[in-house]
Amino acid sequence: MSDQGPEMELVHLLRAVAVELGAHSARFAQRNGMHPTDVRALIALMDAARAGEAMTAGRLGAALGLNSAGTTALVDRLERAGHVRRVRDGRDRRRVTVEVDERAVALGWSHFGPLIGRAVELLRGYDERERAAIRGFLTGVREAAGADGSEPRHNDPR
Amino acid sequence: MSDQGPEMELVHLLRAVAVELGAHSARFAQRNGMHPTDVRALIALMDAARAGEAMTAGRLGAALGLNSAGTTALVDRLERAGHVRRVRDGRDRRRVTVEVDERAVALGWSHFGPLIGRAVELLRGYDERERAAIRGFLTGVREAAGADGSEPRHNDPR
DNA sequence: GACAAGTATCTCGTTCGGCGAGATACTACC
DNA sequence: GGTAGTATCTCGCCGAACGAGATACTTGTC
Repeated sequence: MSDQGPEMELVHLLRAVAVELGAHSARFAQRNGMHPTDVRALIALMDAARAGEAMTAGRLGAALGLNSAGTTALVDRLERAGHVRRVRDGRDRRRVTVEVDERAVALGWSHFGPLIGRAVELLRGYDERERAAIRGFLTGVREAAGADGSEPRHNDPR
Repeated sequence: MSDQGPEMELVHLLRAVAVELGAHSARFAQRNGMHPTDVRALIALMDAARAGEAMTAGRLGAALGLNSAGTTALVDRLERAGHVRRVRDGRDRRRVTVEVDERAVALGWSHFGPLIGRAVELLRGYDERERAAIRGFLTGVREAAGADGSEPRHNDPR
């Protein structure tokens, strides 16, 4: 792992940021008696809500890489804690859509809000060309990381 | 969670990158019969090696947020798989330093190399001012994420 | 140099998230 | 209306990580 120029410093920095963000949400989990997976689930649910699409139990499990048994246990856990509601779909009554409770959103916001606020503040300090560089780099890395085959999961084969 | 301007798009993008990088290393773990924690451990060990400092079992566990029992189990696992060696410290014979095996480094490089290469390539496409913006943003986010108290861990209190 | 206090790691027994297999409930095709 | 397909749940099990405490070594202090 020899240094291939000054670019490597930035690569390590990005990795460090990813680790630090992971640790930050692990802290949120621990403080609220949750598990990392539960936090990932809430984030996935809120993302779906923001995109205006309903999240079913199955899609949630697939997004997190859980099989159906694990997904049921996850939703049970979140529901028991009051972070989430199960709602039977009216059209297709096999489906269960999972909705985030408002209080869970507020709770998340109280923890992640300051960090998000700081990030926005930082971004305001850059001009459009600089922000475009940040956006371009992150987009490129996301694509490169997502590129290689996302393994099929067990059980519940789609 | 109302959109507070175009900066939010970049914040979500950064989060997406963190998720994608996590998924990428989870894939590496799964393909090699390892657990996410094992990968985190190898990364921590390689970081320490790169910084030229020895990593003891205790420091490794602390870095990963494991207690002593979990740390022992982790090192057992990695040693059994041949990724790591236990070496008794000569000066303080209570200590066990953990060294990464060369083959584990090569294995990691074969999986993360292409992604790292792509990131370096992307970065070469920006001028110094743009790279400074990327560096500044990432550094700021890392500091903000690490800012709030890193909870003390159970057992093995330091 | 022996004794206490401190530190690093390991052992033992337990908890609980996630898995595989398969049951159940509903939909869709013919 | 029966058969195939799909979404979720139940059951039994495995193993990563925990708490408590044992063990081994070091560093004072007298």
